[in-house]
Amino acid sequence: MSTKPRRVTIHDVAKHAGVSAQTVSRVLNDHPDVSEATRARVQRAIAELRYRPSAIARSLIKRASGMIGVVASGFHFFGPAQLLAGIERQATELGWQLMLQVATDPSDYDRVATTLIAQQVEGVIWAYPELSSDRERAFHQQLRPHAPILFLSMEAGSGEAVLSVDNRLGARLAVEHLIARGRRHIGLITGPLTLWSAQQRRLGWEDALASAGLPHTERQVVQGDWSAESGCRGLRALLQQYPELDAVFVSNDQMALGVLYAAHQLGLRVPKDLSVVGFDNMPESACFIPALTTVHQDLFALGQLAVREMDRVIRARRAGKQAAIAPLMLQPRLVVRESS
Amino acid sequence: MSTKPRRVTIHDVAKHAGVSAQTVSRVLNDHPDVSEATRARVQRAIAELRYRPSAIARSLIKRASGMIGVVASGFHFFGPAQLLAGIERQATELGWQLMLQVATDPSDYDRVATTLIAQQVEGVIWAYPELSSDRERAFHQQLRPHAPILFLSMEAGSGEAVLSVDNRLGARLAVEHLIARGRRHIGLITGPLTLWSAQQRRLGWEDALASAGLPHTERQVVQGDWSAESGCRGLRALLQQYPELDAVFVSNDQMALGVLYAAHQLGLRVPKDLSVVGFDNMPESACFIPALTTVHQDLFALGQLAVREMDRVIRARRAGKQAAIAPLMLQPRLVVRESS
DNA sequence: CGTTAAACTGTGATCGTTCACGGGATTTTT
DNA sequence: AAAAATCCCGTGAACGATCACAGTTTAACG
Repeated sequence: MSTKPRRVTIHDVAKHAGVSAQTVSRVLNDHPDVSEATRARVQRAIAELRYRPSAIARSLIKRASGMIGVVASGFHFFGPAQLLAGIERQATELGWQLMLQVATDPSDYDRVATTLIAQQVEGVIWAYPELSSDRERAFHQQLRPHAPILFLSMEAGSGEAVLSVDNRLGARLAVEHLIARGRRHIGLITGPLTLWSAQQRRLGWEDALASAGLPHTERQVVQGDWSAESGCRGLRALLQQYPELDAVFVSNDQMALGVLYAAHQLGLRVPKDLSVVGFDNMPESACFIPALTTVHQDLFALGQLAVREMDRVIRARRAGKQAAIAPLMLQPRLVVRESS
Repeated sequence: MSTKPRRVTIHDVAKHAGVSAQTVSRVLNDHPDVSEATRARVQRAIAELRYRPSAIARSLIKRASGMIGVVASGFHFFGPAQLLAGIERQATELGWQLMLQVATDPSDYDRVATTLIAQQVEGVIWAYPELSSDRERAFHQQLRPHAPILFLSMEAGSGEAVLSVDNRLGARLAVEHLIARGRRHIGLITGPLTLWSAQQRRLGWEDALASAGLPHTERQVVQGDWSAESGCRGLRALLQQYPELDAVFVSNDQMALGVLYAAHQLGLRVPKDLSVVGFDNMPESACFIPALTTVHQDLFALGQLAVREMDRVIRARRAGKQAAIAPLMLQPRLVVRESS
């Protein structure tokens, strides 16, 4: 096979068009001070040589990489996948490249931070939904001098920019709905309680029970891991420790699927014997048996919003100004279907 | 707030350690010709200044970005998400950065190719599962001189490196299973037939029917779009145009969920009145009602394999050698559950 | 017609790192 | 003991683009 060809550079284009590299650069960047004739000649040269400017060389001199770092956890769950999709879409539209870093454990933070700094990202969207601990903050401090950080779905720390969905409100809507349907023994299957979003959903459940004057005990709560299978186990455990159960709020749709399955196996009829409400509103939820009542949260929009905010902050920063991100909570809404 | 601080460079470290930049570079890259004492001094300086070498400057001089481009389509479906997860994992392990490009339409190819070339990726994993047409090949040709390309789950073109799962075999296994269960009127709900994987699954269905001596007609086939909702519509359409239906092979699990839902609504009992087999084996499938018989394909492993192969090819290329990727098909396997 | 401004284009330095090369100090070889 | 080899470290150029500045040509004005 042929050997690796030398890259076409701006100088090749310049020579081919009979101008200087600077002029080619001006054409590339739409600077005004180029005559129409020259511009056309340069553009023809670019096309003929199939020249593509090196983003790397450009980043080096401009001290701006055009990249946004995204720190996320596994996208085998609906939420993170949706969020990432929104981020990706908006980033592409605004011309940003994403440097995706998957963290599966806080021990990854060091590697992630090192990589993001080395790649000189201009901003970081931190979508890894860990509880904010001192340990993590230390890493964030490492990152902060290099790039603004935007947190998604986390606890709002002091002076940190956080965007999220109002998980607590969503959960409350769900549980209030169950109460309105006459249920009084409402169980809860949570996500991993190390996560802020899972904690918030639990608080929402408590809020609703409290404002209806219903007491709650630990017997009503089981912790899952977001997976369908854990929802399945969760319902069995719940029935054992809290037999009077007549409804469950499940902290995500995937676990709710497991709950429906377990209920079916145990001969419980949903919603007659047991009402079920989920959280996420993934497209599949409408096809669960029975179709799932759930809380809709627009994580795609949240991802888009995050990138738009980041874009704003970075532009300000490039211009030497300082821009703050206004913390924001998106409102979820209840989607009522057959399971309640 | 404070102004943006100047980046710590290799020269700062050199000055701080009382050596030249070249020596610092040698320490960074584990070159032998540095005395232990100097090495230690440099490392201390690095730590004290929290110095992180600029990946950008390094890429420029080395003419190697350490990045692999990944072209994929939306990860709201299980397959692509799984694939991406595998790619990501292996890339992190081998120290590659990913430049993720999401294509939603062939019209995106130009932007994607331009970006990947500009970022100087050293290899491209093309996981966007479009049918290979001449139009696309042209874009691949554009990319090829810059970086080796590895295709996933596509038609093997002339001399192109393709890794995939044997979709056709998987589908055949599924349908043979239905035949072995005594079904004779086996419908098919396909994915978008512009996609190679969907075509292959259709061929597998035909294979199995043919080798069992069963004829098939167009009435037995409906096209979906991978979504649960389309599976739902699909079953209704199928029953209308082919009332003798006693089993369906559905080309992915998400559509199979829709099929189960529609069957339930129509009062069909699965598997008594209608057997259903899916494709993917997503974790949730075990919790469908009834639990879904499906074809397991290890896309995570495929993604990992793709990166390992790419790593091998790039290393060879850097060393001036030429390495080919051996085309490979992973074997799927049938997972029998309650729906058949 | 000379002066000034505007329009256009080129030169050299620069971003942060590594490569190619060279040279001095120390050790080993004959 | 001189020559050769080894070890250790530094200098200047290079990667491919842009920035700051300066120069040349053309148009506009009094």
